[in-house]
Amino acid sequence: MSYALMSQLFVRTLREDPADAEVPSHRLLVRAGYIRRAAPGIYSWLPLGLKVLAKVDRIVREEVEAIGAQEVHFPALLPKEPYEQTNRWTEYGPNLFRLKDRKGVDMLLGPTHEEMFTLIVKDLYSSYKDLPVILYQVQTKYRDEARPRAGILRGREFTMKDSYSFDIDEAGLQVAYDKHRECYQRIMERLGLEYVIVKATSGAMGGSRSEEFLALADNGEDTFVRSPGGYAANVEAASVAPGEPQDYSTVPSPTTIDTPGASTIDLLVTAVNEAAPRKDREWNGGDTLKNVVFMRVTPEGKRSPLIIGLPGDREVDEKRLEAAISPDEVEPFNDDDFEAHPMLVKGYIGPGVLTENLALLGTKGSSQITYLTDPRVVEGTSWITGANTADTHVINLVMGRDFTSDGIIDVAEIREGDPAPDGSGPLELARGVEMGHIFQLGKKYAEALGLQVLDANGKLVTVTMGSYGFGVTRAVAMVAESSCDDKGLAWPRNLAPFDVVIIVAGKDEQAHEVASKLAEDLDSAEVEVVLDDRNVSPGVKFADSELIGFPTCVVVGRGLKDGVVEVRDRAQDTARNVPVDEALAEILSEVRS
RNA sequence: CGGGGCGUAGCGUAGUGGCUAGCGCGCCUGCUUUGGGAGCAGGAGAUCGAAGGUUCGAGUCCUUUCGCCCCGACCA
Repeated sequence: MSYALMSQLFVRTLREDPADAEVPSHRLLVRAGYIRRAAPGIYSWLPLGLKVLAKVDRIVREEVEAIGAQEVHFPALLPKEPYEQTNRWTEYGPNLFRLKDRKGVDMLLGPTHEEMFTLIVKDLYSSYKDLPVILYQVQTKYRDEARPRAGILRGREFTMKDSYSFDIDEAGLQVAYDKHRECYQRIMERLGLEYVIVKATSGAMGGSRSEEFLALADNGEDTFVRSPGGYAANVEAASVAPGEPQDYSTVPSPTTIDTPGASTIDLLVTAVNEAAPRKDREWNGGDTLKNVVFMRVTPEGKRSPLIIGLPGDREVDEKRLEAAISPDEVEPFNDDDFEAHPMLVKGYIGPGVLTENLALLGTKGSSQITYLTDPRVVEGTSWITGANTADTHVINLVMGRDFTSDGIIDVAEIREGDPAPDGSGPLELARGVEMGHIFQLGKKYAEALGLQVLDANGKLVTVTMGSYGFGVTRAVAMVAESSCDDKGLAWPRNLAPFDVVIIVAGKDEQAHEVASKLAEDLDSAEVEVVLDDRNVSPGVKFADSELIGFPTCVVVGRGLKDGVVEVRDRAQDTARNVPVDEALAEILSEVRS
């Protein structure tokens, strides 16, 4: 006998929801005995959980191997030096788990392994003939998240499959990237997750093109936009359709107007409509140019003011801003900062060059202050904006004629219905959970770590890299989340810890015999089966089997006197009676369908 | 880091300064029971997160501190 017995399985289900779990996957995985919390954001895996994890892991490996990736394995505990060379020891900030060995040497727990992969290829390869190559590992990653949450969905320790491609040129990288893209599509399909591929930002990874695979989830932590015509991007990476250059030949010269106390856009619009009414229509918030000041901070701690000019009816989306300037960060511009920069008049900041002071802005390199504008602020557009003097604004200030900026920054909030940048229609906002992220890293890591090979002409060239991550433990949570119901988990058959549970209902010998025989036969047919032989009331067994989420449940009990057993389908919530002597064949066909 | 909430038995919880800290689940023993989280009887299990203080008396009030959860900030 090699099938599992419920009475022996190391599992304890909880009758009530754990008090510290909120999201369904967390609640149910704990309640059904798959995982236990060990520390915030850190979980222990129990037999049921490990079985599911192993199945996800296997799917991921199969698909990654199928594109020719070869498995390696790096330590989780790493030396600091490679990360210093790429500057990530600094850039990763407090999210990096750092520790010292007994000699006081700095070490870290790997948050991702670009450095190690780059170095091992450098270590062993030196010719273009060795490329391309794709390496991968399935590793435990550590990130000291500011706020771990949702159980296994966002932990501080988690399992990730990470692969890396090494190519001689851009074209090779594109091939490796496309392979991974397709590979991840297959993985998501095999996991049964609804997903969308969105344009993403590279964040701490660096590099150019990157896309995220988001599993759709209303409570997901990533917001993305998509259009009917197929544009899709994480809000952090989404761009807006830039404005068209305008003919400003009829726009009068800028004039200042008194706007005492117009400290908000609404008050300003009211004041301007009174002081300088338009003939054709009322002024509105979209006519104003709002200039928001931030203090930009580099990872090294260097601080400088950053002013962003955008239409007054929009807010700066700080998420998008941080993504745009990463690895730099922004802090609010506080009163002390204003005092230190007297040319910035709070509430009346503008880009104009009407006074000497204002020459500070929009003149590249002329000051410590950077002035960036929204893509809608294009050549020829005319604005109402601050005059850099208290209680004064200026109207008819034309971009390109009366002021310029140091560049474009696309960080205004995105609204439902905004046009997609590629003209593919109005944007819709939706949410998801990041399951995978593929990056075209380019030469960033290879350059920093000196990974070069000789090309056909005997010339040293820097290798072009890609990196591709997929969250294995997160996938377990996401599948649980997307398939569960109010009774508990309901795994798809290819991921369930066991295919079939056989419940012995009633205590008569015959039931136990029939059930054992069936378990044995299924086991011989290589079906993963667990026999619930516990000496508890049937209600407990039913409830547990539904909570744990076995796809098929066979009840052997009172039907026996009519020669039948009951076969239940967890996901469909259906049940039917099957004659005992046909049960095996019946279940086999179901399991294998 | 900001806001909110919570720490009482393995889990879920009650306890409004006063007597031996109560209940449900789970656990142990015995008997009964077995198609939707069984019944009866008996039992084990808590220094009430920690430290200090007020008081004749503190789970309860005060101070400090530690921890956890949620929202936000943050985050391949």
